[in-house]
Amino acid sequence: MLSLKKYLTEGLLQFTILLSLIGVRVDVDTYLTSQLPPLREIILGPSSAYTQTQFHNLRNTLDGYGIHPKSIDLDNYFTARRLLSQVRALDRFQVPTTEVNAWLVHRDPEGSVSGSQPSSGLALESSSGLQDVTGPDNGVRESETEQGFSEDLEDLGAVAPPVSGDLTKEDIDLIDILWRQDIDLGAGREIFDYSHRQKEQDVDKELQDGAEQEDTWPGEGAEALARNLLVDGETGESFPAQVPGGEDQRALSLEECLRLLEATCPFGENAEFPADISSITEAVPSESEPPGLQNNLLSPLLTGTESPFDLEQQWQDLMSIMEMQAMEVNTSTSEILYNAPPGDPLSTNYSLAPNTPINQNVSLHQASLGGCSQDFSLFSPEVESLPVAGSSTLLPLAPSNSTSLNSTFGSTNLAGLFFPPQLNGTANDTAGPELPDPLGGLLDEAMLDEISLMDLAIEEGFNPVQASQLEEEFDSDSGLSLDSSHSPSSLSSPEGSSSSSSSSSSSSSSSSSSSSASSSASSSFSEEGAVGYSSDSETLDLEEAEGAVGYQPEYSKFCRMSYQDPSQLSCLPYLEHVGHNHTYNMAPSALDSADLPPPSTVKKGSKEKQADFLDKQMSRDEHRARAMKIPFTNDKIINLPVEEFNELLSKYQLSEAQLSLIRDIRRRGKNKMAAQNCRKRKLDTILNLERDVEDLQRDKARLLQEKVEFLRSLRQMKQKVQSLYQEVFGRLRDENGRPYSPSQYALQYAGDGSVLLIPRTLADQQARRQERKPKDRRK
DNA sequence: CACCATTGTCATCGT
DNA sequence: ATACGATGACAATGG
Repeated sequence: MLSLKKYLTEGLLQFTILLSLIGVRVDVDTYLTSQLPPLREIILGPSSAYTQTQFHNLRNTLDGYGIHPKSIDLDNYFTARRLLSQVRALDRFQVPTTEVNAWLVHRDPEGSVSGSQPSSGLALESSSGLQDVTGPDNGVRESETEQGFSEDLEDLGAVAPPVSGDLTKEDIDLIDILWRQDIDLGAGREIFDYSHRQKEQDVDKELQDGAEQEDTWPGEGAEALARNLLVDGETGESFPAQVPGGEDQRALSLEECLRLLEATCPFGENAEFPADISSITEAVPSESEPPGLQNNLLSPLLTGTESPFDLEQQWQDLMSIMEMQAMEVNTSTSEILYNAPPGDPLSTNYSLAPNTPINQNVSLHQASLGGCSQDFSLFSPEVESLPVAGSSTLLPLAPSNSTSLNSTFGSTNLAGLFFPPQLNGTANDTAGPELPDPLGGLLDEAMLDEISLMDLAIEEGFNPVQASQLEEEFDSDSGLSLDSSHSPSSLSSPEGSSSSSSSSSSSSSSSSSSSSASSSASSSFSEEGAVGYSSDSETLDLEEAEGAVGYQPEYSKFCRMSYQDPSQLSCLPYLEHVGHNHTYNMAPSALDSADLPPPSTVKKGSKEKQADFLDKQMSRDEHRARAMKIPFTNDKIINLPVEEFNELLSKYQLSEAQLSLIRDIRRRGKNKMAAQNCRKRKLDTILNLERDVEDLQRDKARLLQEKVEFLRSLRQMKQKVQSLYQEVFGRLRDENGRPYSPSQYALQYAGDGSVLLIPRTLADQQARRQERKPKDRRK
């Protein structure tokens, strides 16, 4: 456990440091929450070259770069990860069969409402008023509430038994509208059945007209274009490949409507309708005729009310989509998603893969992002205008309260929708009024946080485009400022083969050496010598191999060399009194070079040169050893295990100076190898980090894409929920058979899955209260 | 001569 | 307490 923590911490720190060195500013948390593979790798160690890193290393690192280890939060990471996966799984979410219970709540002053409510007990008390939903923080709330809302509706629709209800003309109109909405939203194809194709085509034709007006697409016939662009009529966005999906969506929406109607059969009766909705606090346009209602509901999302994900978010999404195309990093899913012909920018950007479970329909995305669409040069003015126009046409239906719509949606709680009531925890059941959604919390914490992090990351110059570029260059040359990193790699290349093995071997060797030393197991020090990086071993071996021959110390040289070593100073006087001992094991050539004064032997020029060469090959410690007449090789001194080393020393009667020198030689020699190992390890670490950076960038790109997909699907679900809400609400009738005014009443999901019709004021209050919660929690 | 990379060495810390 | 490895810092060296 401890080691794992260490690895994690160090790896992340090092990685962060490297990134900072490279010039990429990285939010560690972001990567923690988004990069699993690298993280795991770091934790497990394979990629961490600092397997033997010491604590002081960490300390130094921290000191040097001011990175706080606390920034690493595994729990958050895993939690976010899990939650995200859950959220992403919403598409395949299995809606549990539930009972639909609806209660009509009369608009009583205050407390009376609660009395009329079922066991679920809505938290009307908590209501603080949703009036000003337009506030800056609306975005988050809105998204949360919308999610819950959509979820509930989804459940409702799925649960409701299919019934062939008799649709009135009005209903059909509504359905058509819903169809279009679905198309715009890019609802998943697989979701829909093809039963209503015929009808859809009619609608498509209408849309085609609008689509054809738009600019022509490069490389594709006008016909094909018209066909493909059908969907965009309302939103002004074009999805070349999405048409089929759009049809499907329509079909689906219709079916859903039918089911919903069926489920809510008892419409006229006492305003009671069965619905499995957790909490619909608002989302009902204040005033509106049937057609207008939907528009109003949708308009918030389509236009600019998508505040939860601000402009930058939108930007990100779009950019990520584009970059995804550019990058081949895409996973299989991504590839599936983007199978549009690369040539056409629009087509590529907005094409929907027919088979993708999650709709990649960018147009939908943009539709919801209307507010930010202006920022995109990519979109032709026409395209931009289209969505607005479409929404505007619909808007008239519920002109009075665009804000009310926003507020209502903003306050809605998604949590209950996405997860079955039982999953929502006890809080929901008991604290109905407060409508605390576990899911909402989850979404809030995980998804939104991630999103915000992503935004932040992009904000800080790590934009998707760059990432994509980097991605492209990964194989050849990383666009990252890794020039430096590359150079090291090239530098290390000579050792390349050894570097990778060295890291592993070094660690193993060190461990083995230590173990052997401690256990005194190693009988052959030569092995240990081979273990290290020591290049000296070769020279030493050579020297040793040359055999022991008489050796004449050259004092002048010794003196020069020994002055560095304090221990030598003391020994110098001693040396003067020592006679030449030719029995030392020293290389004869070396002896010659050292012993023979150049002037004395003019005729041995070549030999002398060789001697000089060999002499130069000798390390300073070797010279010192020779000067001190150490009876064994430095290699032995350095590499012999402690026990053998001591044994060796005991065999000879060595002076204090000699012993001191020997110990220094051993110390220096070991340290020398250690330094070499350390440097190599450093290099390996850098290389590994470099690779990790690349991996992380790849992962980031992938996660961005996933995020885009998720957001897209989320929007789709929101749209559906809105539509369904409208449908249900529009069909509610009071005792007198009159429809309820959206401005005065709203549907609300209870924690137990029931749906209540409550006065809007209460709904707003509740919604507002809910909105406040997550915020507080975050702080 | 300045600059840079490499290498050796020392001091220090942790095991 | 000792030996040892790891590593930052410094210096020597060579290009």
